[in-house]
Amino acid sequence: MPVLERDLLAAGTLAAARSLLGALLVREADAPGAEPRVGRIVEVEAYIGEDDRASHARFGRTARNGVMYGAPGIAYVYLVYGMYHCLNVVTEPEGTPAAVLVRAVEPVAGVTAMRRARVAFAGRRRRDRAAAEPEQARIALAPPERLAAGPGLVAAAFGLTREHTGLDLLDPRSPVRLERASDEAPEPEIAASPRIGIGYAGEPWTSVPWRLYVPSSPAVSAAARR
DNA sequence: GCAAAGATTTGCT
DNA sequence: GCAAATCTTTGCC
Repeated sequence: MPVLERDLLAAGTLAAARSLLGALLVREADAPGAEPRVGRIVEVEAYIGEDDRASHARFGRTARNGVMYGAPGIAYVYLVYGMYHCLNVVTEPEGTPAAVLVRAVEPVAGVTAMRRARVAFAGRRRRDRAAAEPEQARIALAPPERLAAGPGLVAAAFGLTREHTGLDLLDPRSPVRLERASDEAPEPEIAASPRIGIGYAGEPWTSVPWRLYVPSSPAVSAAARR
């Protein structure tokens, strides 16, 4: 499939978030004999401007968030809670700090590679390596639709880290890309809710319905259900 | 330089 | 339903 059009992401962030739902996250095979990974985006959140007290841009431009001020379609990957990475897609024209967090993806291809990446991640996550074994056993048996059902899990299943920050997700030659859904795919049904895990932001930011998701998807994040 | 908190997930009570 | 795990980023002294 062709990559997404950049104009869709240069538009307002909420419109860009809608465009991303149903689009495909693609990661090329990263080793000889490995398979490419493809997932349908089913849950996202918008973070818009320096006024948004939930956004990393709330302190103004810093060493970490600089890419948010740049061109649309660029990846912004950061580390949260010392152990999980989160993938964002920069939106809005250059100069306006905004991005869409990819919260959940429904696997379409490369399930084996995703599962293997999740198992490897679980092993690295804890200092006490033996403590990871029960979790690894569960991942080995997990249904495919839960392998990337959360922002930290998307990054783990696709092997994304901060080093991917700055990558152009709309370059057809990029190893990690965003592609259009096939023309036969139906328009996804979209619902909205407040964003997850941003209680620190205060009103109105904790209440604005800037989390968009596909309610019929079994891959919607678990955190969002609580 | 130091302390605090975080766009999460898992596991135990 | 709550706390732990883990470490980078940021603000403040």
